[in-house]
Amino acid sequence: MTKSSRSRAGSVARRSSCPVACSLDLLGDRWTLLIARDLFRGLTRYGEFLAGPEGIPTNILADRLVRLEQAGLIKREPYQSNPPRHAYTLTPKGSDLKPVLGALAGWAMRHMPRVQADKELAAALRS
Amino acid sequence: MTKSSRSRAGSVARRSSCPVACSLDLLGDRWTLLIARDLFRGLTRYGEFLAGPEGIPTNILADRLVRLEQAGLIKREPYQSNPPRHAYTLTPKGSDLKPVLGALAGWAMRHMPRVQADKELAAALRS
DNA sequence: ACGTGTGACTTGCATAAAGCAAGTAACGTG
DNA sequence: CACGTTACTTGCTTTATGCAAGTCACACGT
Repeated sequence: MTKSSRSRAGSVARRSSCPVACSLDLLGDRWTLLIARDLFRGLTRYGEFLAGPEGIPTNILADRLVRLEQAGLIKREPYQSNPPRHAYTLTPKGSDLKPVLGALAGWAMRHMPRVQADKELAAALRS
Repeated sequence: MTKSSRSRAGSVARRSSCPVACSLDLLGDRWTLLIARDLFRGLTRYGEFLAGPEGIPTNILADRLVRLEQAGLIKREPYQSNPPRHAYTLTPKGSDLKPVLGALAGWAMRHMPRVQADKELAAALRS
């Protein structure tokens, strides 16, 4: 992230033309889909994401927000100018990740021990 | 991976009790779900995974196969004893990832340019 | 019996990403 | 005008990724 970094409708290196591989090129890491989850729950501000129970490191959050914006999954809009503050929200492309999050959550509920069902989240992912 | 490593019904560190976070603790990286994809397509042997178009490094493949087995998503069974060779197949827990792969593939088809629809894979994920 | 080949890994090392702590900038509030 | 808040950056250490090469067990041809 040398200079502006908040530019370029970005596509990073793509490993193959397989749809699963392409999705994972963008979403396949420990944090990206967790930020998406928070957006589905209605969070919009940097500090809100940072405060989540998983404790995402601040530099990684900043990096992922830039990437997600470059990829067109979220948009960043000022909600006040003074001091300048921005709200992050899902674009249609980002909102369409709902089935992915829903499937991941459903799988964990069925197969992983000691996961906590979150009614609010479940509702947001069902909608 | 110091000694045996193919033991322990493993659970690694869990960041929170959120179902999405728990899934991503296990599946949230660039390769794990790609191996799952290959398994859904019917591949079973080490060399077959290695030969995929994405070119997974051999040490990472070995590591992920151990993790997936420890997590109970796949099982490793000898299909001949001489030389000893093993086949990797999905357990029910692993097969239940189908909606996750399906959602990822569907999202990429709808939103990413130049992805190649794979009829064989689509059929396996629909089934 | 002996060299060649193949499948399934392991090991060593370089590079890249993740994670932590601390720092900065712009403002609002007492 | 010192102090707290929000939203980030920067620097540095640790962990993970990726590449190349090596190993091991056996099958096969000669």
